[in-house]
Amino acid sequence: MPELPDVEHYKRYLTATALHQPIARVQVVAPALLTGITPQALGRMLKGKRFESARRHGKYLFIALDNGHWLALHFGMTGSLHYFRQPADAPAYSQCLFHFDNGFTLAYVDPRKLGRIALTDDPQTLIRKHQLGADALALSAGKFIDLAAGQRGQVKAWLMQQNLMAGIGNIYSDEILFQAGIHPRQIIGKLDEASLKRLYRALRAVLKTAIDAQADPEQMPASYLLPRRHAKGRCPKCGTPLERLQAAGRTAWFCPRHQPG
DNA sequence: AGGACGCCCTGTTCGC
DNA sequence: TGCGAACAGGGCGTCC
Repeated sequence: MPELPDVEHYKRYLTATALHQPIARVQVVAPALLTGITPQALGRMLKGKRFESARRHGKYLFIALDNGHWLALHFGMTGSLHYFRQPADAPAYSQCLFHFDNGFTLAYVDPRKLGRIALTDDPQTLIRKHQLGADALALSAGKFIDLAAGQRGQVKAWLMQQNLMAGIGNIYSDEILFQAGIHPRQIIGKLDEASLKRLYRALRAVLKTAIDAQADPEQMPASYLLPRRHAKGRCPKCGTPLERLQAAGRTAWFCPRHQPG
């Protein structure tokens, strides 16, 4: 479930569990997830080191090692982290396991194997390499308005462009547009200033609210679209059946009454 | 520039 | 009920 709020949750989870303990061994189950490094080299690099802190940029999680290097995790569509002690508690689809001297293990779990694990000497290096824009929650209102100027694409696709602002994916772009009352196919450059400001406020409110809810749909406010994104879903504000369309290669769910096209 | 598509993977849901 | 098809919260490359 890895958009910005999910990855922020993983960051906090990791920070609360897996820091400052020497790594005894790294077990790579799916080598294809590693980019730019072999399982052997990763093991050599991490053995005896500790995770010292974590930082998030968009959908990327960066974990600082006590040797100056950083582990970079991207979670694809189905990635997550789990910390456990008993081997029997190892989650299914654990693709990379970090075993600590204290007997605990941090598992990088990813059934579909679309995530990626890399090592970098600096998060900025990787951010540049992937041409990521500012983290969506670090973007000022002014910069947001500037990014919109002259853009002729659809607003949903625009929100999801990681090189403009990093962290928003299919689910949260739907939620932001719903809360702002904007149709996903609206042309971004044609939105008036009031709409753009509403969109910006919705972006911040939705992402922060989702983080507070630990990115768990069950804990989101009743006014949220998120848990209703399915064929029988209805608008939480007016009960109108939700509609779907394709945008940016993904399925957008929206309320035709609150988000008129 | 922007959009559509295919591909990488595999588990789940849908529709006949 | 059973089965294959379509779909799923991402990102990248290609083509038009």
